[in-house]
Amino acid sequence: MGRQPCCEKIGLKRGPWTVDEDQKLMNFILNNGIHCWRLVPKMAGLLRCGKSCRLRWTNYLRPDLKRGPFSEMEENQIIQLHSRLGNRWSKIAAHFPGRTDNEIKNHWNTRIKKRLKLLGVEPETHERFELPEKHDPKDDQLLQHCSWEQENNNSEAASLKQEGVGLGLEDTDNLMHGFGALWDILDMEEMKLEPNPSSSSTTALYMEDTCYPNMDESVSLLQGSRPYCYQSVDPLSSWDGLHHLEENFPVGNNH
DNA sequence: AATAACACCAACCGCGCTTGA
DNA sequence: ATCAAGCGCGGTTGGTGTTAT
Repeated sequence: MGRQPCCEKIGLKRGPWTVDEDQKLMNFILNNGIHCWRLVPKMAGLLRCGKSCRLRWTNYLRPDLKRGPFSEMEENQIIQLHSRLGNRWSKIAAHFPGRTDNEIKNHWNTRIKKRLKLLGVEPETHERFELPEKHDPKDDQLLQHCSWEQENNNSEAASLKQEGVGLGLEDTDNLMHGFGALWDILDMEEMKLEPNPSSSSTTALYMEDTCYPNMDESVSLLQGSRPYCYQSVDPLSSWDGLHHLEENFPVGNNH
């Protein structure tokens, strides 16, 4: 007997989210906080399952998300973390405030894996292998764009290099060696880190004291420039006041 | 200009874990 | 101790944009 579906799927919308749906979800969460994902779509007036809402929020709408390309340091750090943690993307993402596990996973699968292979490193095991003498010239082109090539332009990477962390292409023999040295640094920094309250999607929302953006603001928010304008919310207490709504929006129980 | 191939990433699916009754 | 319900995670898919032919 398979697992029951998380919610009644008939009549529920799937696929890409519209601006209107995003608006509804953000409005609801920013004003009421997150208490029970199963109730969110019903109370927010969305024809989505709670799971879909949670995903949309954590991967796209969450106000503390840091979007944009990954820096060289971030990439190097991902490689290091992956060598120790494997495909535990949520654990890896916990080291990158504002990045989602999905984002890191996608970046790993589409870019980092490829680059590691070109550098002669097996992405899954992080072990070196012999590069074939003849390879696709396009690979050279790709490597030229490899961020590690440009590390001299990055002050953080440059300082790592001073510590003996050489990840430059000109010295691939030092690649794995450099990873180890970088690890020492990361481990030390890790010990200084405070637990990140935003690392869990179900933790309370930590927001600034102001009102929820109006339509124009939220649209610009969706376009990437985020006018941080939120209502201060106590997710638990505010949900206490919503129990009467639950009666009006009875949660379907398929079990 | 057309279209094939590739890259990227948002979203879905299903499993396992946690929690509470 | 057991079981059901909900949530989170990791793997995968599919749509869209970009580049190459």
